[in-house]
Amino acid sequence: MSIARAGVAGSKPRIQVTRTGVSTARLPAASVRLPLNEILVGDCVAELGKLPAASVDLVFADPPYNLQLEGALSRPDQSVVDAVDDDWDKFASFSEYDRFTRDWLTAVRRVMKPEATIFVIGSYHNIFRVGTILQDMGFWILNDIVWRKANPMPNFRGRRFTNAHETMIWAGRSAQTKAYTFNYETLKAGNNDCQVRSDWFLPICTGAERLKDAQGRKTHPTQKPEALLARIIMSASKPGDVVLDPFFGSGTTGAVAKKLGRDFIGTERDAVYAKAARARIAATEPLPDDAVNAPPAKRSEPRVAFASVVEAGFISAGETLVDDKRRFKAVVRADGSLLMSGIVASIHKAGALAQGLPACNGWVFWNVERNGKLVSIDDMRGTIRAQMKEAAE
Amino acid sequence: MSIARAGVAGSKPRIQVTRTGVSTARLPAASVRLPLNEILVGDCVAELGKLPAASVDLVFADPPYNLQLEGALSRPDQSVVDAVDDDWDKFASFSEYDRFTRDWLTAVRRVMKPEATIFVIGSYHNIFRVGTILQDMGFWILNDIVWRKANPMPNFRGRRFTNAHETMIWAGRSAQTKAYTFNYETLKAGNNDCQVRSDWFLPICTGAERLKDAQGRKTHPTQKPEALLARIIMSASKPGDVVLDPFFGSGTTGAVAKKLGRDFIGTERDAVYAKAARARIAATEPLPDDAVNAPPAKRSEPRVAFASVVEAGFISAGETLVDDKRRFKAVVRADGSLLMSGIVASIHKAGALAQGLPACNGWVFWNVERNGKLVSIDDMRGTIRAQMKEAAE
DNA sequence: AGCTGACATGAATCCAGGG
DNA sequence: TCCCTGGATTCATGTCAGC
Repeated sequence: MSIARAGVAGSKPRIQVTRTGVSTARLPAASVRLPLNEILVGDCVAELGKLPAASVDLVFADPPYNLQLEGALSRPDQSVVDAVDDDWDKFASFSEYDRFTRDWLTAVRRVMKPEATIFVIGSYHNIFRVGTILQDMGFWILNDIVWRKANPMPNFRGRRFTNAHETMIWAGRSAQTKAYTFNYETLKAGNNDCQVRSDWFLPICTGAERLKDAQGRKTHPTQKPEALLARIIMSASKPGDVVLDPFFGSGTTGAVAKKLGRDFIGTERDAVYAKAARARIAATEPLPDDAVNAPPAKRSEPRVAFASVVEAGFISAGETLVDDKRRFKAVVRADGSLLMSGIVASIHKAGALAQGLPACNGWVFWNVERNGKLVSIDDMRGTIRAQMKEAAE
Repeated sequence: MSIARAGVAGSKPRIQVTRTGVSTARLPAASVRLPLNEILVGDCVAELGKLPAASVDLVFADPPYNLQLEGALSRPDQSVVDAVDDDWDKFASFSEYDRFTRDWLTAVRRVMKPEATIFVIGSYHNIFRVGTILQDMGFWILNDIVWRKANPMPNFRGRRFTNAHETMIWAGRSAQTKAYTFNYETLKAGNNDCQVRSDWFLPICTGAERLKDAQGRKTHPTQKPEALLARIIMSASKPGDVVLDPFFGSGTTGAVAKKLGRDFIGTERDAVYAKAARARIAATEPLPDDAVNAPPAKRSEPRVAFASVVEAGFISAGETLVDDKRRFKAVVRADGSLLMSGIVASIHKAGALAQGLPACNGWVFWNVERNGKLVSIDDMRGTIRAQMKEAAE
């Protein structure tokens, strides 16, 4: 409250980028200076305790997920998955994880301005505990947001659904947080004049964006994509705002904040991560004022499962599909697979099997009879595609 | 355990639909009869207490979440600024919801078979508390699944992202629940031969599917779409399984279970909902067997020893096996083991050894030459399996 | 330069059954 | 209960070598 920073309160905030990625100065608790655009190396609870209260506008937190992995996992080609087995992700019990969570959330909450909001990201291993503690502490949940990964790791053993998303909780500091920043109009304008939904479709961080060490190994096991942070910062902050990331890691939050004309504060326990993040941010240039926009999400024809054609009611389970010349037929099962001569297969496999060919496009091969005429299932796919496109990716 | 039902154990389960939606009989605790395809009117904890333990295969639960939290959420907080007092206030009402959740989950858990799984659906208002309690009680989360709504209600005030999804948690009864049902192969076949992800795109329940009363008002405020339940039941149960829904509501679970050849048990406090659900289910017809039943998945096929391939005369002892590219060879011994470079090993071990890999499926690795062409030993296994099936019938 | 195919890899609670 | 073994199992994307 009392920690006003020159140039922030006004309607035209000025962007301050002070010695980005250079200082690790520890501040006495009484100081009023905010260590902007710096990475404080140390435990976030301790480091945040040195900052003045009510001084940040937005928080992004990517805490350890407590994955509880046991043993190794191999791909079908026998290669071994490089799992997250770092010490920082190990907790003795759920209650220890809960205590850890409550501690850092308490420290973070103190430095949040009354109208600040926080995003916390997690997976099913930890996000339910984070959400419960947020509620218990009096944070006010505004949305839960799903990051749908364009290219998730598959489930190699076929025992579960592909774990293809992570969850973010967006919450206000309290139920009284009403005047939080939400750039509704600009978000809508950038989304075909359509409100942005709570499910976001984005690729994971790979390629040139992924930080590597001298040996070519990934610097950080869980580096988040810049596009994700860009959406968050664009949605819930203004230029000149201060964005805090208590688990700074490889520095995605800092790099994107700098690009988008926001200030950042980071805390990070691991000096190696902090050093890499500083170098990354130093090499990052702010975008020109008028070019502040999220990178466009890739778009292609959405893939439609034949199961959706059944689910949408175009075809009922138990109906029969036939080819153009009605030489072959197959029964539609409730799960969208086909039953043909005692074999369950996809529309593609069944079409190939029927013709004795190695492959077949089931969408154009199969038809269903309607009023004595054949209707292609491909037409039904077209209708569903249109619907999916509306639910913008 | 002891609640065997005629017609379920065999390989061709027969669908029993006993007096669907007619009886509300209360069962004494000592009874062993399971009230299949009935709706028990009353509180789920009380009603489930009358059922024998370990008697259901799958649970779908759509618990209430708005009313319990309403009091806490709408309470104006003008009293104290001190965060600790805030917390106490909130904790009181959240803890009431937590107790409710723990109670019904305890009752449900008792009637779950050891290898049963449970789906719970909720929104950000309650799902984090449900998830935390599931974990604390020892349930083992398999996936969190996002239902992406094709047609969600927009956010009218433009202060948040469109709340376009709900979250389901899929969990095993305990961490020891390993042999749960997951119909991986047929699901994949219905999805373009691609494994199904944790985000499902489905329309909300509208139109003719939505139950209406005589005045045309919707019977139930949160009726779930049948397509959602169909996916759940097709994914995680077999024909003839017993599906429990402790918050039966408008009866979507029962209607879909009947369609898909599963039995159901429902509990519902509201007699009006129960009556509407009974009528709905009575008007529902089961799908033909072809649309529902599947041949056994690959991993549940009976094991065949390579020795029996030799014994059956498909291969003679002393013959040579080779891989696809004829780079490796091994001699078949009379006992079904292989001799390769002076080492005796199983077909799997020999294949792994040859390639320098930790493991190998010898059935698909090795071939034998017949008339100048390679024949896979896996084909011989298929023939033997077919013979085994004939003999079993 | 541009195409093709082999190879690498990502927050993962990833097997079942017999001795 | 632990240990051992049979044998079932992957999608999207990026890099790089080879032509």
